[in-house]
Amino acid sequence: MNSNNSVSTIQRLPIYLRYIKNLEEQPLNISSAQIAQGLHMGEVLVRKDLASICNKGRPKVGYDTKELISVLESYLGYDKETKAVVIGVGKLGQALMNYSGFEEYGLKIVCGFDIHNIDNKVVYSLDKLKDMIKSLDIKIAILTVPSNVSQEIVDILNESEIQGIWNFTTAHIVTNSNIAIKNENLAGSLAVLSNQINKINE
Amino acid sequence: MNSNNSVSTIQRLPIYLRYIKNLEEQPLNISSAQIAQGLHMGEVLVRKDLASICNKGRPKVGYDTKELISVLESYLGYDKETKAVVIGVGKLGQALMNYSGFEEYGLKIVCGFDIHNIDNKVVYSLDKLKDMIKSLDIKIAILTVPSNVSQEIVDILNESEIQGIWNFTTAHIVTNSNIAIKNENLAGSLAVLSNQINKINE
DNA sequence: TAGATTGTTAATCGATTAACAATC
DNA sequence: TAGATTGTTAATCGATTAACAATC
Repeated sequence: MNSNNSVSTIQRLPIYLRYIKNLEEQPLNISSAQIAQGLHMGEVLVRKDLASICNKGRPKVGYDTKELISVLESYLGYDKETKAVVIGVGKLGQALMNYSGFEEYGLKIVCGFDIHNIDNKVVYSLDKLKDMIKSLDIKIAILTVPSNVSQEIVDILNESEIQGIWNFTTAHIVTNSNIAIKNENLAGSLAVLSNQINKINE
Repeated sequence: MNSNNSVSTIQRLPIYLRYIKNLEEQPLNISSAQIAQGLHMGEVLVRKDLASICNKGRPKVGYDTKELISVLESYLGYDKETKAVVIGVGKLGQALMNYSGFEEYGLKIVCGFDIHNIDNKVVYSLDKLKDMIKSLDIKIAILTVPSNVSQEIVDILNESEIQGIWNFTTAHIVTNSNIAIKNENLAGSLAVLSNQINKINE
């Protein structure tokens, strides 16, 4: 299926899916207008986003709810397991290892890597990183090390068969062109929230 | 100072700050070109972003590094403490409560609220939420409850003196116009990463 | 057929980039 | 003065919205 959608569109797809699945009485069909109203968005935007992954909407009827759910889940890969590891098992890393919520999205966190051992956690030495990525078929590395060692770790990952890095550190990291990166800018989010608060108080 | 910057600009400010503070030998002055190169960005973008919070850049010299750091920290509010609470002390909520990393950004997580008591955590009953927000002068609520009860909690917050909600749930929530919301769409981030991986593998 | 809803084409809006003028 | 670097004005690009045609 078309994987050339814009980043903005892709980020909204899980929101649509969640909205539809959370409806109390799931209707047989659902329209873009309904979704748009429920999420306070423009209905054309919803329609365009959905059109990018399926073109099964029927005029006057809407989308078959069950089919839409399954198309979304399959496009997002929620129906198959992707394995991940956490690198840097500090507080945030441990947090993400404990948090099982990503399994809903098909992401299974298999183990962690760190220079230290952590009680009650499956944590391996960084020496083993490359080998285990290969032998366990790990696709994604969740990076939660201190920012000043980020690139060091990324240099190891560059030599590995990892396919993507989910970067929770504030450091800018550089990979081979065949490794995907997604930066999770929590400091940025917080800055936006604080700024909004300041505006309201003005 | 001007708080009408675009969301994109504001999200980048913490990245600039981190980059400058992480430089090994902090130069007396720093240019937009240096920052841009270090972060793989356009230099005009950096200059415009910085111009929006200070106009102290000197042609041929650049920005006074120390002053730039202090302007950024002050604009972002890192120099004063903002109090927050975590609502919903499940795995993600506990994780964020344990994680002290936000203190660097001036955000102090004071306590949690939940329907259950949690061992070793300062967790209060939701009955006390409104009163404690007022008495402790809490500005931000970090929302990590199960998605299906999000709006319920937001209804309580709407009656409180909270100023902002950092929403880690996947639910769409609706507040009074005088409460700021920032949605943290982790599922969306993961979708973008997976999509990038798929594109590379095509 | 009439009306509702989809999908598409054109218009608008905002963010980024390019070109350039100002200044130290 | 010449050159480097800032800040600004104009051009481009992409995302969203508006208008509308297609269809059940």
